[in-house]
Amino acid sequence: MSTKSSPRAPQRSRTASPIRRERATDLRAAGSAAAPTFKPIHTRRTFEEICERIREQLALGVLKPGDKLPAERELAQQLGVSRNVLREALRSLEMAGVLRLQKGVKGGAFIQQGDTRRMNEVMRDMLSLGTISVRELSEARVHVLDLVVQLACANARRADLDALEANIERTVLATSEGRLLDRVECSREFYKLLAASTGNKVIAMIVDSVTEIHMRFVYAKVASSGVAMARLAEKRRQFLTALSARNAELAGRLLRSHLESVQRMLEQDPGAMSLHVALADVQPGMRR
Amino acid sequence: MSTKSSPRAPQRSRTASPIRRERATDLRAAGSAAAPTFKPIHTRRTFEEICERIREQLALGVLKPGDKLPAERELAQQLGVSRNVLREALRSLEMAGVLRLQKGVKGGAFIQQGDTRRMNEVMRDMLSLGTISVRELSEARVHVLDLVVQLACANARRADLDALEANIERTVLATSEGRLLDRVECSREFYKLLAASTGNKVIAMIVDSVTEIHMRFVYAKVASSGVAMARLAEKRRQFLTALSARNAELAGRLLRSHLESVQRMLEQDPGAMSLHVALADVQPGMRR
DNA sequence: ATTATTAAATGGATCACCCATTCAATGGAA
DNA sequence: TTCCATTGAATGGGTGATCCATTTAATAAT
Repeated sequence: MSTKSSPRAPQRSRTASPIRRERATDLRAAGSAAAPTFKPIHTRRTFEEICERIREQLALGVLKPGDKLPAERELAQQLGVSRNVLREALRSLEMAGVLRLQKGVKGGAFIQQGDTRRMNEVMRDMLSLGTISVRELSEARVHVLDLVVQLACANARRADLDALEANIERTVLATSEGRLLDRVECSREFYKLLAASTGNKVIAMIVDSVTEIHMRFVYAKVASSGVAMARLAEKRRQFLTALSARNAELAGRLLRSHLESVQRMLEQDPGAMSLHVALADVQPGMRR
Repeated sequence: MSTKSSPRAPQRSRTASPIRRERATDLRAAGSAAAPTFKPIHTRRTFEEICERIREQLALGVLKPGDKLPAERELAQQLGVSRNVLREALRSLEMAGVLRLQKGVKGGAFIQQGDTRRMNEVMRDMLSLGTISVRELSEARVHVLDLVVQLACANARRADLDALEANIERTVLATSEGRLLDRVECSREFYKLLAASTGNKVIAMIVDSVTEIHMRFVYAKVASSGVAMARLAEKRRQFLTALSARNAELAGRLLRSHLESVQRMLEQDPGAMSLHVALADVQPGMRR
């Protein structure tokens, strides 16, 4: 589309066809008279339209990570909408991890590499809203991790195992220096590395999202009570040995047993398991 | 600030403490001098602050589904921000499925029951942005469904099995009447019901998110080529029988084999597997 | 050549409006 | 009284003008 080439895909005249207030006298003329359902009115709003168009360009491959959208003022004019409503759309896309907005000359709206942490937020919101329960989350985590162990045994590469080994070293260090909260952070990383070693980013994303929440509970528990899982590094070593030996059955058994003991630790004091404690504030490294 | 109570948690004077432009002369005074990392500047913007505060109230349980936020004009004043920037925040939260905005007197921003379809959007975005691949998604789906079968065998209730049975009936009908695309829709529903029968909404959400994308490919394939999976209802029946008999091993085997044959069908014509075809437009029922 | 200054482009935010929708209150007709 | 049409206020949806803060490239001064 663009004329003028410049180092980083300046994405000029994207010739966005105007949106222009089709005042809601629409009703969307049912088309095929198959289903007598009249639910989805909700009067199409312009910012939704804008988001959708941009996502469409994304799906079509016209927009790719690294590309820059036209400046707000210009794009607003191209679309025939006010700058304010365009910004609402851009904001939403930014929150969705699709865009990154950067100030200054040479700034603009840049398409991002997908941010896998977004799924964590979904989980957190679902938990906050009571759509899912902590119990469901823990249960799902156990099952998914069981799957992860199998996949990791099948697919983990040397580099993955080395990273896990290095993580265990850090855990040992944190333990010996009594840095309990850092040790929790190590655990979080351990599961992240384990998930990554499946070689499947979808699985990894899923594991991360359920683990992130879980670790908040652990963090809160450790921070408030000062208790800590005994023989953690030792158990990790055993597990890694089984994993390295591609012994899925043993590795799975070890991990399950560990998860159960963590669960018991958490459930000792049900009060500390409250959502609020875990979700309310934001620990360093726990968030973008 | 008005008193006056009305039926549905009018959520008056929430006494939101003002935000009020702390002009970015912040630098966030490192606190513990542990990590010499200086990455996360990105100048805290007001809409982020607002989103965070509302999510905080949610996590704290102060705000619950069904509650209504103060009117835009009022809330903006309470927070000490302009109405526009407040709207940017509300928009983002609405896109995130946390809020629903409703016009008219007695309208407002209502906290929603969590919308599990949000995870679908995350998957779609990740795919659009090239963060995950179709291959990873398919692979993850196979593994997750394997897990689902086990859980469904263990936990499915009578009502779940009946719902699956009814779904198969619809499939039979659609098949006999040659409504191929409706049959795809039935498949989508089948997996949704199967996922629900695990009794775990987290698992269900995950399965839905990977299945939704997958079904777009199937839909596109069927729509373009007119081919259709042979003996579909029959295979479903066999599977359901195994499930009802709580025979996880058999059910798993049947499903795996079916998934493989679907995969073969899709891969016959690699061109049709392009992302664009599947993600670009929005089929009825596929989206909110 | 190096450094400080300036100017322009861009996102961030505000203000003052106006429109469209919704719903309770009002009031007139049956 | 009961019912239905009217009306008006509250609310979200949207616009346009205007200013601020940040960033970067071009320019000027050293």
